[in-house]
Amino acid sequence: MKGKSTKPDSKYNPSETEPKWPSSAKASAGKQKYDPSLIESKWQKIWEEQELYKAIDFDKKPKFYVLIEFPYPSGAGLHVGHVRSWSAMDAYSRKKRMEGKNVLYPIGWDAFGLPAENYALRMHLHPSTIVPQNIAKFKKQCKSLGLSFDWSREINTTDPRYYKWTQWIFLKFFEKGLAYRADVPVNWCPSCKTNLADEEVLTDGTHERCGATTEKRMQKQWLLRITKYADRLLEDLKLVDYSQKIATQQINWIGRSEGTTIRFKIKDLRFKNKEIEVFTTRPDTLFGATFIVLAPEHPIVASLIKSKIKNQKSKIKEIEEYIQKTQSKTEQERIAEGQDPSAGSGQEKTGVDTGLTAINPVNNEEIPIWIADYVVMGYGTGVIMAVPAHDKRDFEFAKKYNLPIKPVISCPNKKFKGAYIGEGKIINSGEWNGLSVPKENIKVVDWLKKKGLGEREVYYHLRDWVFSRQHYWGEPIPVVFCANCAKNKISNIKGTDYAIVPVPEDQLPVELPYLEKYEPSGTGESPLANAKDWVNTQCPACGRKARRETDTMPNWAGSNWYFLRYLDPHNDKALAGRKKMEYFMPVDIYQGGFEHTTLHLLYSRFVYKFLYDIGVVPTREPYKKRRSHGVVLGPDGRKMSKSFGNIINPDDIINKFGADTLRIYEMFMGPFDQTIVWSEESVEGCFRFLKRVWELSLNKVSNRNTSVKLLSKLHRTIKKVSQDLENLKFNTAIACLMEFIKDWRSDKSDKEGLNGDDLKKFLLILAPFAPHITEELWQKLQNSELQQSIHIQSFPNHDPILLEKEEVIIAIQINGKLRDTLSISFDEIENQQTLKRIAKESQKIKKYLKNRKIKKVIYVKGRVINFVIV
RNA sequence: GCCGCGGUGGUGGAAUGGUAGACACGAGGGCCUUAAGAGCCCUUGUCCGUAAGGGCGUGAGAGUUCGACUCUCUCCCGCGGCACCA
Repeated sequence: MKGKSTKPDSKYNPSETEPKWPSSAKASAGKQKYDPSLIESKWQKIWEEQELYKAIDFDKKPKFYVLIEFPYPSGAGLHVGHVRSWSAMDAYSRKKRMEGKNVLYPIGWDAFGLPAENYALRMHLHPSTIVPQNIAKFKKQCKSLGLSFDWSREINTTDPRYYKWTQWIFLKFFEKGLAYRADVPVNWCPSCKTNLADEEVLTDGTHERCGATTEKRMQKQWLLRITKYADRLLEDLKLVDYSQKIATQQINWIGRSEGTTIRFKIKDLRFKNKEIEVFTTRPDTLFGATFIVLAPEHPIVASLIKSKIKNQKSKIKEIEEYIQKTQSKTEQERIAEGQDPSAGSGQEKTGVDTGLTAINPVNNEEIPIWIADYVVMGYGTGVIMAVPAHDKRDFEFAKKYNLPIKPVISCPNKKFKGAYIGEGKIINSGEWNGLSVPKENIKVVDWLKKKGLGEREVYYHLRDWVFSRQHYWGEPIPVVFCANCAKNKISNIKGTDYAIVPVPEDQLPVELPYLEKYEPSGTGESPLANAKDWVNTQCPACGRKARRETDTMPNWAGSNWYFLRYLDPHNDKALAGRKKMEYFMPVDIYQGGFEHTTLHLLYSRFVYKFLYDIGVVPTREPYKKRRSHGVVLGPDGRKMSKSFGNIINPDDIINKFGADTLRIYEMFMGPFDQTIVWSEESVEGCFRFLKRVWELSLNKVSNRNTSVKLLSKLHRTIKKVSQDLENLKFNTAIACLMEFIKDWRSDKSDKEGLNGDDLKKFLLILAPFAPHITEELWQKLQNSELQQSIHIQSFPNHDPILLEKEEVIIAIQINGKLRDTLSISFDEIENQQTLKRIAKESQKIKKYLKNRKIKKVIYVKGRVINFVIV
């Protein structure tokens, strides 16, 4: 198909200011076959020269910001998954533009991070060489798709002029005490040789990118205090329109849990005055608490071992052994245990008795204190009050170690043996008896508060965000460690030999030095430590010798705020101009992968909220609306991957069918938010559709009026396409366009077919989906040489009067079952009585009505007449 | 275990409580062609029937309704997320 005809754009001269449409394209109208390779690149060039898709700062038209997740430019090139999301949002953007909006649809490159580094290592090249190459490839592919990006705003996270501001944001976090260093258990990936954020580790303990099993390690890390924003990240979901699935997942991830902290006194003298604070969401079961369980990492455990309680030596030994055992358990082992379905609610629980007892504050009962690793230090207070009668895990533990089980909530099923977790009345609980829980839980909490025994408390599942990586290819963290400043107590962090001194703003960016050898060391130290000239620096505070931080930021750092940079990509005074942010923010619709819901999406909301608090950005939330798209699987139904050999390269599809077909296909193949399996045969169907559009537009158009029937269909199509596009229902919008083509082809009422003006309307509504073919046909339709692009025309409105011109088919039912249909003109739709009479006279219906009594007749306007008979 | 989303022809999928299966693919038949390809036309949920026509059909079962893929309840299955989170 390619290269058979002479190039029609040979006469096109790009140096002329006024665009000249290729005259050869017009001359051969009617005979020319649909050949995308002859038209697509031609128009791409022209659109680019005309800067057709440029968003204007402060334009009078209302702004509309459409955002897609900017890609990591991988060596593999564009994935058909990118194409799906970007083409769909391109169609959406184009429609918004045609509706008179000042649309911002930008693109950039998220090029820092592990994938780029790993790829460069594999290719034995430097990331700084690889990245520009990959970007060039991506860019070329994007352009060959005819996406209406505003290229003048292109950004790249690895550009020092960009990451200067990524570093600047970090300094602001540091300044406000929200970036801090701490010894934390980190997820270490032995394959990538770096630590990872919790969000990057999958449930089975593997790294989401490379699949290697991660290990827990203690290491000094930078953390961002996202937990401080937990409540607002949760609360402000009310301000935005995220799809249910996304909102729910964020809510679960933040994991807010309201409960009560209750203090238990330890009875042992050595722990006199020591209290254990437990967190529970079921304070109503306090009378049923029959033991206390400490997490193995709990500080009391350590002091217990130290105290060497008299006559309890053997016990101490037992405890020490247990602690050692749990610590050596890897994450993987714990999970493996949890996957045994026969083990009740989860793992086989293990624990050890401390020999200590605590006093239940409500009834002064003495209850034993145990240590068990089913209680984790990282959540709540790291201690629980165990109520085996009403908690599955406690129940299992009590059974195993023969601890008492005391029911305090009445269970409707008297024979029930196990932990009853349902609602009921409180029993065996003194003054509380008779209260219905959870309904009257609040009374219990108030009671505890009044007596000074407990306080309301909220805990979150969300943890602070581990923000440092021991890798080369990332933004350097802009701080230095200075021994001199520590000695002189200048900005020292307690208990360290080095003061952390932030690099002053005017010295940003701290540029990433060029390193020949950048492989991860595996020792937990960043390869940047080898760049001696770079590491050894002057302290910006005291001027003495100091060391730079060698850890870099995670690959999420650059994507935290990139959508702001699009608004003002060349600003060197601020991350973006305030006025521009006020004009364009918030993002009207943000479209991206579901897998980023608790990663990038949550992170960037947090960072944005912080920027809001320090007065940098103008709105509370960055994204007004968020939607996700489904994954595109290979033809074999598996995830596309090199090892399966099932990767579809968009270039191949473009070469064979053209970009318009590829775009249409990816939008048509199924609902946007659903997973889809690639099917080459179905691609051909879309190509056929465009071919028919081409043939009909050139051959079945005249100056005569379009038949009423077809005209009515056209206007219904306009309405449907407009609505569907608005609701991101791309698949049905295209189906409807196909239907129209089918009707047009089979329209026998007038051989001349469609009137030219009506064809224009059809092309206009097809244009967002298939920009090239529609532009070509649009230009062919014009009489003069110079015409404005179809893509800056107004999106047509449907004429409600024309909608009604067609005949209406009404279903006639007997007792809700279809028995006949009735074809009437639209004018008759209101004549209920007449319609019922006609329906009754139908031969088929008569048969059913014979000798039967009509109880009721229901008429649904224009849809159904239903005879209810006995 | 908890939370969320689903279950419709041979396949991808359509259906504000109102004609289930739009649109597309595939398959079968025909036309065109020396042939192949492309294109065009017809058929295509299933069962009975030559046909007209009729029965059955949206994971299973019940319910609400004149009418249920759609709403309610119970259950089964699949996918995704979280998970010894107190």
